[in-house]
Amino acid sequence: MLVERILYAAQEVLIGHGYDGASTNRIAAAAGVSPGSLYQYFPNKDAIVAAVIDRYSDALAASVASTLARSLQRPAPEHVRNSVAALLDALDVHPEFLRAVIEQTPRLGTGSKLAAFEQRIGELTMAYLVMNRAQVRSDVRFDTAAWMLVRMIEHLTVRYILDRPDIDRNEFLYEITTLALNYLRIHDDPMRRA
Amino acid sequence: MLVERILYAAQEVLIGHGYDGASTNRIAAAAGVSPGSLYQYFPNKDAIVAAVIDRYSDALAASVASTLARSLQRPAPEHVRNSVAALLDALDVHPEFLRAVIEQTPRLGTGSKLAAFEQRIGELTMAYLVMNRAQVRSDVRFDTAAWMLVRMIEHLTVRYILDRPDIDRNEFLYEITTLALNYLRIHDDPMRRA
Amino acid sequence: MLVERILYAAQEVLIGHGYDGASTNRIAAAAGVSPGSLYQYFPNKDAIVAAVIDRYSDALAASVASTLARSLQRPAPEHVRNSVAALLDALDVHPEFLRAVIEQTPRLGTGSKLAAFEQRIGELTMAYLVMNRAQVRSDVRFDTAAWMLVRMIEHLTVRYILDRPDIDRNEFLYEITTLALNYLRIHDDPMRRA
Amino acid sequence: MLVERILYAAQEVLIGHGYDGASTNRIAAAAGVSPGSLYQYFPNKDAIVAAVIDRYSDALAASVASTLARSLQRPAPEHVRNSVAALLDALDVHPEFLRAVIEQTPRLGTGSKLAAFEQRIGELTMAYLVMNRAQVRSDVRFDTAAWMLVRMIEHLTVRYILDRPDIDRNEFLYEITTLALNYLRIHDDPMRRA
DNA sequence: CATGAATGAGCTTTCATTCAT
DNA sequence: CATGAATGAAAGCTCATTCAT
Repeated sequence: MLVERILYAAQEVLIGHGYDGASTNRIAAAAGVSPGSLYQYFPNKDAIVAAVIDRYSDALAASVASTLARSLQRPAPEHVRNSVAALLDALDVHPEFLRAVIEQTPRLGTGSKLAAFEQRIGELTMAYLVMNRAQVRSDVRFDTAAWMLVRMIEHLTVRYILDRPDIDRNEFLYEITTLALNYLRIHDDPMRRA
Repeated sequence: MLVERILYAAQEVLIGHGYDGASTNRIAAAAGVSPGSLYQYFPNKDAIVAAVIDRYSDALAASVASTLARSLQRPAPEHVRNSVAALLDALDVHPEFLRAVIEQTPRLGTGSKLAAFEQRIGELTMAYLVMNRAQVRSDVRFDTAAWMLVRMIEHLTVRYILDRPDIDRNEFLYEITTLALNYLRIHDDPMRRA
Repeated sequence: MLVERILYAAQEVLIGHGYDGASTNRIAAAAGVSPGSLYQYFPNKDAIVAAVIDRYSDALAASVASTLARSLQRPAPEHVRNSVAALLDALDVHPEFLRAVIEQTPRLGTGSKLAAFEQRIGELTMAYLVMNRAQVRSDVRFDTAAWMLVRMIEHLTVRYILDRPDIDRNEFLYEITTLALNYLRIHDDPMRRA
Repeated sequence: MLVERILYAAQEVLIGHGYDGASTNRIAAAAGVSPGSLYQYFPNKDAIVAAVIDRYSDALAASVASTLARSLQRPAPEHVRNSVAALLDALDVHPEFLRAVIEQTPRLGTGSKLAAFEQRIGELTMAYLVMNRAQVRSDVRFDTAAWMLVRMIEHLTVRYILDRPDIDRNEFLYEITTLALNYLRIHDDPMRRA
């Protein structure tokens, strides 16, 4: 489909030339389409970029959500570790695109699917905390904890991919799991490093 | 001084119009200065923006560094809380500018003072961990812990200011302190909420 | 066609304002076209000017070459006179543009068609000398003679048009023919003035 | 003197950066003078360039005129050869400046000393022809001949220096002398090449 | 006289967007 | 629907010139 070709081309151009280098002419050329055709499907340039990011968010969401659902019944340490690992792997599929989005692209509007995804994961986390409230220290509000955890995990994972610090994958997963679990004191036995 | 007027104007324009809307003509007009005058003091547009951010970084650094140094000898919970509070207050002086920098400004090289500031705080954190190694769990590398803590605290603080979640200041400080201390298990008695 | 309109406008602007006054905006306005349209057909301003000059060179070349070929078999005096006359008439079609090119336009690379035209005429002249070597004094190198003749004729013709000295056309043609023929001592009977 | 420093600097800048690269700021900097000071001595940029060229013309004129005067009494072939040689040497003192003037600098005004020099040489040539009218073919007007000769010699000499054709100096001098003398048929025995 | 910070018109070029075909 | 030539506002930047000191 034409929309698909445009979105793919836009993604490639964003990766290769950054937000500022992603002119509509360049995107159209990369898609093998005339500039005018872009406007059959999108009202303006930013809508194209937003759509690319939305599409990426959907892929992320799908990828992470399934793992997350599957490991919900596992012990907390395993669950957290699995979830972060899923996120890490999903983000690492297109690290260059991730970089283009995070480092080059200004935040476009607030209604993005990325924000919605963050919101949804926040709600799931809160539900999870409520369900396991017995093991969570009692002096924390669940929505507060969920807000902190979601932003913390998301950001550290993104930075881990983009900055490639001298920390290996298992160590990183162990540490972030520890960070999350100790925060709520569900921490008597976080998973050992492999 | 003219440089000062230019930087101030650039900051205002950055806040009001974002990076892309911050044209040199607009900055010059806002500064009540001719476009040509910008180039007496800066080689190009990006240098102006970089200078604005550097100036902001310097203010941040000065503000945070003094508090941080002063509370180094306090008990860990108090020290962490004080440091985060200092950061929070410093960032909250110009929240709109913070938003402009975070959401609109493409990363301007890695040589910015902001990156240097992050680096410096990371090193101080590591030194602090080494000094207090007796109270830190032994299975964590100090550089890894410092990397995680710095990014975590920085990002959560920024997001707290930008997203204004339904968490009050004291609660936020308590939670982030808990997050940091429990991570390393120096957590027997985090400060109580006021 | 649009290219034609642009080239014509550029030529007019070049005549009226010189190279430095020939701004892209001025050319666009003169062509009744938007500035952006220039860049659909030319990569930059110099390419436009070069194209105008190339177009002029082509016209010159075509005009002179045909006469030159047609009179190759005529006696030397007639041949030289015809050739110079052809050049003179060709250059005199747009004397104002000739002035703009000669007096205002910095040399645009050596790859211009004008240089190529000079080169080509030089080669033809040398061939002509070789063919008629019997009537040429033997102590001159043909390439040297060709170099001297071509520059001399070209320059005097151009100056004749631009400076409008008090010499009438026939006199000028007679003198330049004499100059060329006597130089090689094929001079027993240069044409008489009309 | 300051004017001298400015003119020297302007000449250097003209050589090194061409007409377009010769900004007033650059000239002022090269002269170790403030931009404003230029306007104490010159009404505008082009006046500076014109003055540089005038100064160069004066040097040329002085250099050539003395030789020319000194060899007036010599036999025609020697006189012509000496004069052209003097011009050639004078022009070859600063070939790079000559190139800058000829190839980069638009013609500025008509009242230049260069034009005056050309005029003066023309008059001298005419006087010389009148004096030696016995040896000049009778069907040529002296002013016409002078006009042709002056432009021809000037241009060929300049081009010889700028284009460096594969003709050695003596050969060139011999040929140009021949060209000049044969033109008027004072040519029975032009100087032999060395 | 000399300075040099300041000027501001104007330069070349880009690019998101439109619309007649 | 698709095209792509055309648009034109606006971008970053330069530089000859001025004038208060």
